[in-house]
Amino acid sequence: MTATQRAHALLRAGILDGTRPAGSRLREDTLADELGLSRTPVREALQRLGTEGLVDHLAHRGARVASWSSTEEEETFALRAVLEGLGARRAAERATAADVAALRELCTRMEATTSPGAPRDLDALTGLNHRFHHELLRIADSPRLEAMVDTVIHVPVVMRTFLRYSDAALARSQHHHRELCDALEVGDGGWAESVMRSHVLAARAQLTTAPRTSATPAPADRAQEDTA
Amino acid sequence: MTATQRAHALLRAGILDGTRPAGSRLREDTLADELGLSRTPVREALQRLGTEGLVDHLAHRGARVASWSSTEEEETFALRAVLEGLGARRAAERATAADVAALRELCTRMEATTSPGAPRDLDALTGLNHRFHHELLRIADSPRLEAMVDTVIHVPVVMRTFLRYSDAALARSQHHHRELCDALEVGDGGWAESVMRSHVLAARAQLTTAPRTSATPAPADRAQEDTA
DNA sequence: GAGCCGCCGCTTGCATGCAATTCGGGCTTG
DNA sequence: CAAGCCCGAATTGCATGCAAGCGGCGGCTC
Repeated sequence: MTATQRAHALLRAGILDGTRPAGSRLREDTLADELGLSRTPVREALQRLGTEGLVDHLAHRGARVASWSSTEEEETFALRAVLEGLGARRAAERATAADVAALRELCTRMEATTSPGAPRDLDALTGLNHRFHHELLRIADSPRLEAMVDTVIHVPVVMRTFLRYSDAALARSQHHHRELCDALEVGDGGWAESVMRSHVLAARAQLTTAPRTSATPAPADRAQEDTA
Repeated sequence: MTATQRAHALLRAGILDGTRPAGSRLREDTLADELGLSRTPVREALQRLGTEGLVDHLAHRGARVASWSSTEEEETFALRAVLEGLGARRAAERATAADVAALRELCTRMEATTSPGAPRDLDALTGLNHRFHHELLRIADSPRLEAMVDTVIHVPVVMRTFLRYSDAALARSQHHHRELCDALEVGDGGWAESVMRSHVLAARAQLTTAPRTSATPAPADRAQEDTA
C-alpha cells in the first residue's frame, strides 16, 4: 500500500470516528509528522478527502475537518436513497441465483446477531450490513456508481443509526434486506429500487430520533478500507 | 487561479473535446513540459481526474485517458437521471418566484436558438441548457449533489446528444424544461423529479441513434491504440 | 530449443527546499 | 481616537532530486 493511501485511510478513520473532531485544523506538516510521512502524500490525501466532502480547504489558511450539520446528513441519506436505489435496480437486472444465495446467507447471519437472547453486536451487524450493500453494488456492475456510493456512506454514521434503532426498526431493516433478495430473485428492478429507497429513508428518519441506549457513541473503530 | 486548477481544466478540456483521445498516455513529466508547469500540479490534476473517472491510473505504469464504452456512457446517463431527478425534487421544494422566472427566461432564449428560420446554434443551445441545469441545482441548494452532477456531466457529450436530436426530440427537450418550470412553480417535487428523469432518459435514448447530420462525428470516442 | 532468472530502463511515488499568498497586529496619519 | 496601511509570521503551493516498483529483454541453464 502506498503512503498516500495509508494517509487517506488513517485520516478518514480519524475524522469519522471522532478522533479528529469537526472543525479541527489539519496542518500538512503536523500530520506528516504524526503519520511519519512527508507532506506530499498527506497533501494528496487531504485533497482526496476534500473531494469526498470530509474536509474543507481554506485557501492558504489550511484545511479543517468539515462540520456536518444535521441537514447535511439528511442530504447525504437522500443521495444514498437514489444512488443505492439505482444500484438495486441494476442488481435486480443482473443477479444470478448464486448472487441471491450469497445475499440471503448474509441476511441469515445478520438475523443471528439480533436474535433475542444475544446482546446486540453492533460491530458485527454493521460489518455484515456493509457487506450486504457492497455485494449488491458489485452485482450492479457499475464501478462508477460503486465509487460514488463509497464516498457518501460513512460507516460510523451508519453504526450510529443502528444505535438508534428500536427493536421494531431493526426488524424492519432485516425485512427490507429479505425483500431485496426476493426482488432480485425475480429480476424486478422497479421493486428492488423501491425497497432500497424505503430502506435508506427509514434509516434517515432515525437521525432525528434520540439514541435508544445511553451507551457511549462507541469510538467506532475501523473505517472501511477504501477500495473504490 | 492555481497551477493545479489550470492543469485540471486544461487536461479535462483536452480529454472531453477529443484533443487527447481515449487511451492516450498521460505522462506526468511530458504534460508538465507541455503545460509549462512542474510535475506536482500535473500530478494532482491527474489524481482528481481519476476520481472523476476521466483517466485510469495503472500502478507504476502511468495514466491513460479512460475509454468510454457505450454501455458506460449509458450508465452515466442513468446516474444523471437519479441525481438530477433528486436535484429537481429539492429545487421544487425551494424555488422562489424569482427562481422560476429566471429559468423561464432561459427557456425562452433556448427556444429562440431553435426557431424555424435560424440555423441551429448548438454552442449557444448547449450553453443555455447547461446554465438551466446548473441553475436548477443551485436552487436545490445541495453543494454535495451539485459537485456529484458536475463529475458525471461532460458538456461535449451533451452537445453530441443535441447533434443527434431530431426536430421533434429537440422540441420535446424544450417542453421538458417548460414542464420543469411549471412543477417548480407549484412546488411539486414528485412531478419535477419525474420530468427530469424523463428528460435525461430521453437524451440517453439518443446515444444509440445515428447522428442527424453528417457533421463531424466528434473524434472523441474511439478505442485506445497508442502503444501496445 | 525452451523456460526461468536476473538485470535495466522507464515511470511514478515520496521527500524536501523555496517562493507565493493570506491574515493579523501594530504603527502611522488624518 | 479611528482608520488605513504596511510588514511579518504562518502555511500552503510549486519545483526538483532521489529512490522504489514494475515490465521487458537478454542470458543462462536444463
